[in-house]
Amino acid sequence: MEDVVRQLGYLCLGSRLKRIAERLQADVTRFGEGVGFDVPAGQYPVLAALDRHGALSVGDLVQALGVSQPGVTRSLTLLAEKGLIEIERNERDRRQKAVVLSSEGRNIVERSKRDVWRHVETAVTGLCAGLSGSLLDQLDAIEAGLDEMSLDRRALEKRECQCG
Amino acid sequence: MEDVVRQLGYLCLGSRLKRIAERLQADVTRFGEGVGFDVPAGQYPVLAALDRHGALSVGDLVQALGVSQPGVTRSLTLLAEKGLIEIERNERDRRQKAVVLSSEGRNIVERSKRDVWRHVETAVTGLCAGLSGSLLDQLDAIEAGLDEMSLDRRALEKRECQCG
DNA sequence: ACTTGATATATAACTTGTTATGTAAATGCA
DNA sequence: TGCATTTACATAACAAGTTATATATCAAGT
Repeated sequence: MEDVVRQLGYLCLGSRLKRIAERLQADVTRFGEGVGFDVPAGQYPVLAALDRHGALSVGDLVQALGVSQPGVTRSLTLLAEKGLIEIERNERDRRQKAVVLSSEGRNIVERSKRDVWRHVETAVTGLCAGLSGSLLDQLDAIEAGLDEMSLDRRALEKRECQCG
Repeated sequence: MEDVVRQLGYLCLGSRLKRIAERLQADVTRFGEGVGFDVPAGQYPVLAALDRHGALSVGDLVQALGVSQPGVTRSLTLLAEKGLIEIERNERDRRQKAVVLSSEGRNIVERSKRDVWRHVETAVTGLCAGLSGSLLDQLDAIEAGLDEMSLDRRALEKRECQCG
């Protein structure tokens, strides 16, 4: 059976992007788990934002991440349960929260940069390297590339090259 | 606050694609509602697949759509509740279902093609027209384009041009 | 100071994606 | 024929996004 979503092209661009996104996220999460991280890929941007900017309010994170406020709140609840962040009250404006990485969170971020993020970025960059043409052409190439080798395997191979 | 997901580039490609996808889907659904359809954008591929190929099994749809089998099953339940499809048993192989558009479903698809899909395709094609460069460049341009004018407004304008 | 309105976050309900697993039917081999 | 395996779909539980709305605090005007 042919790939109808692909055939429909721009009409189903949303569905197409969504399925590629899910696949990337799942692969990245799997790679992370393989090297001992249990933070899902979707949480990386939160940690990275806090790493870059220090204390941020929920509203700041909404802007930094481009997702809805309840989405951010849920991510924060999850990360706080894992002990990676601390959520305090902003005493200047007590409606706001001040979210910061915990000391464990900072450790995790440092390890992630070294053991996960760097390899993921290399693998994704590799996957997308040399792509050109229309958006749909590039999406075709990405899906074909992932069919050939999943992102987690790509990240693993790069890592081995580098360590070996 | 800057857009951290954008800044992180390929590292967060999954998150980036996901948020663009959600935005496109929401806009398309809103446009559809505006012209009297209450089928969410994510269901269009299912309807289009059945329109193109006639009776399909669940497994066929899994391949055609590129989503998981339980995802397909849930979509079908929803579309059957709305009366747009009929799900029968395949008598040759009674493990399989044979999914077809109902007569109402066929009507809806014909109306959708005329009143929704055509305009959505035009609007998305317009949004992506003239894009070039790396994937990240193109994604930047798409998000900038959507900031300027949402996809549902784009579709509406095109439609007005055409009818006016 | 009080009241009114705006802003920041939380919560509830829903959607739609996933994985893991259960069940019924078909297939294949002894 | 009968049993084991495989296949097709259903179901349950979870994840992460959404909108709509509730609550708490701040800001402003009288």
